[in-house]
Amino acid sequence: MPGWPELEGAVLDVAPRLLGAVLRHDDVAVRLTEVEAYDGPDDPGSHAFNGRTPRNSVMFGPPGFLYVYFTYGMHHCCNVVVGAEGRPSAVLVRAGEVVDGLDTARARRGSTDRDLARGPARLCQALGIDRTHDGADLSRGSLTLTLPAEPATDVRTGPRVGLRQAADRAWRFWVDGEPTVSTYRPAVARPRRR
DNA sequence: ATGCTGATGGCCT
DNA sequence: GGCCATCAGCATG
Repeated sequence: MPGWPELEGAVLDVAPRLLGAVLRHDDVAVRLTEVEAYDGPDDPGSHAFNGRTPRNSVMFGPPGFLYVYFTYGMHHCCNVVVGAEGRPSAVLVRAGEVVDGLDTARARRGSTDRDLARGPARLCQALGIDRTHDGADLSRGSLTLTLPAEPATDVRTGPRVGLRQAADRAWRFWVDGEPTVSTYRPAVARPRRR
């Protein structure tokens, strides 16, 4: 397995071990403080729940690659593919602290430093990640993931954000006390616009 | 602090 | 046609 045996375990085991990892794209680097687990065929909240499609095909590949999707007509979110090849599990990268490339990140976002990567779409914007990075190999190239030497302490869990499906599963993981962790908002049905 | 709303387009049935 | 793994901006307490 090329390079990523540490990402091949069950998604619920691997997800909290991504806390404290550093995701880097060229000069900008983010230390992860909040993630969510998605477990393919058994998870109604997963993009892969209904099988393989052109959009989600990276999720079915080997671990250590990036799955990037576009949503709400204007936002990108990124996931680290984990688990064995063929099982579409992934960890949504929800928030972190910019630890390198502050000037670039500020120019891309134009927000306070605390909000540079606070939320999955903000994090992608700060890092300059979009669909062209779908399928990127995180073990080499301009987009890399570095796992922490020691697992994070003070890890908390709770329900995932923004989901209407399987909202009861406490599959969100964050580092307690981190100011970059996004505040929890339960998903609410909004009336359709005309 | 919490709450609502418009923006905006790909994706899937 | 309906649904989003969202965010910024503005409102109110």
